[in-house]
Amino acid sequence: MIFMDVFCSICENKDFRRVYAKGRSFVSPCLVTYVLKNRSGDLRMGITTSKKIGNAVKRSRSRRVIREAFRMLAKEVRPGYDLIFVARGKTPTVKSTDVCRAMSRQLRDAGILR
RNA sequence: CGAGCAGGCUGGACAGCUGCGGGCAAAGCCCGAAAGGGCCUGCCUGAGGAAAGUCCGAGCUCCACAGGGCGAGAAUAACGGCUAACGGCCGCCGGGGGUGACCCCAGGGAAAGUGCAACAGAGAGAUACCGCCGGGUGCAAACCCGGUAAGGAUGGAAAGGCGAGGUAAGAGCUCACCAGCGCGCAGGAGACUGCGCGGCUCUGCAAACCCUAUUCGGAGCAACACCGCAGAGGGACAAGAUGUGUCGGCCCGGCACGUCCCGAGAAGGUGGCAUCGAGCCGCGAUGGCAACAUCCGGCCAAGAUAGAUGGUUGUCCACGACAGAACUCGGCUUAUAGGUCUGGUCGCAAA
RNA sequence: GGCCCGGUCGUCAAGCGGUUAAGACACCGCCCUUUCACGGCGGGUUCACGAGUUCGAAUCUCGUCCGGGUCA
Repeated sequence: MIFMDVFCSICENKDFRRVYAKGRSFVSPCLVTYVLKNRSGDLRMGITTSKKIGNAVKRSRSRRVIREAFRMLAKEVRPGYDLIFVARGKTPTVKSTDVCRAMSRQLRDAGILR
């Protein structure tokens, strides 16, 4: 089961498959990030919380934490990329500042931070 | 004080900053020919007791507002009531458990029929292995014939239980009590209970098939309705009777549609849908043991469409369990840290 | 969101309520062989979990937990 969230544009399932197949990935215990340059020039973002995370409460919690972390970093990110954040098992038990730290490190490794 | 029982309520709080969904308002700005859309600002509002499982019952929508016959299937099961309805709830009867408060029960029918009861055991509605008693043969051990089912052994279950009389030994063979069956009387709305009499009886399993009584049309908001976009090419059959679809199976009957095959393309949006209702609240009043009903007063409370309640800081405490609406209600079941209130019970101590 | 199926050793699976739950492949131990393979012998199953019906449940009934399928 896949959930998506919109920041600047929508993500559909074909976009998810494209980013998974062609994008670069960065891994940490509470977050996995996929990055792929797109043609539209917009910044697009999607979140995946699989059923492995837990029940509906834990999946919602993971989505909120990731969305808040991205909201704090969004102005630092250069546009023109599709980003997908995948929640992991520790995500629902962790603070959004921790997710934010992991996310900024991964985006810096990807080289798309201003 | 300790232990335990039943029922109800609650399900972290406050403040600052910063974010999200919905609604309303009006000033400004942007896009547009207009209708309108977007941004910004302010105000209001924003998950649960189980939102869960999808186990029942309904509303709503479409198929014919649900038709006749046959067949099949499913569900329920003491009795009386409540409810829109229910497999739910309340009361009560019967049975079981607990010292008790109280709890549990799919609780119709086994003399309508069929079937099963492995192993053990002589025998599982049919009998005699060891016994007991009488008679016969035999020196004896033992054997044969007959009676009997009290005792032993096996089993979950052994032909009503137990005691007395009776007898060759025994047996409801006779009697008292208890259990079961039938009849009568009394009480009760009824299930049933109590009393009396009679004959002397019959295992268990129907969550085995089945029988009896009652109920049940199907599908489900991904139902369905409307709008828009795209595509509509080729072939065969038929020209009032067939075919197809639908009424979960068949027949009758009804309704709708020309039908079928091959091929190509497709994109979604709006309503349904958000409270005006079998609605919620009240230590309200009346009736009722209660479930509940009637009346009175007050209230209008999420509505997304990849899916909204978050983050962070500080203070406090019991350090926060189970867990997130997706068409809507009434129940049931399952998960659940604690806190709190009310009413009974048992034990100990005191008065 | 709705509606349907299923759960038996590691895997594939049989199993009319009644013995110690058949088999096959795999695994482990022993024997055979100089060694391996083949062959022979032996071993291992809370019948997903919890209740109930029954004398007795893998089987029948109910409830949980998993795993599938299907509907735009």
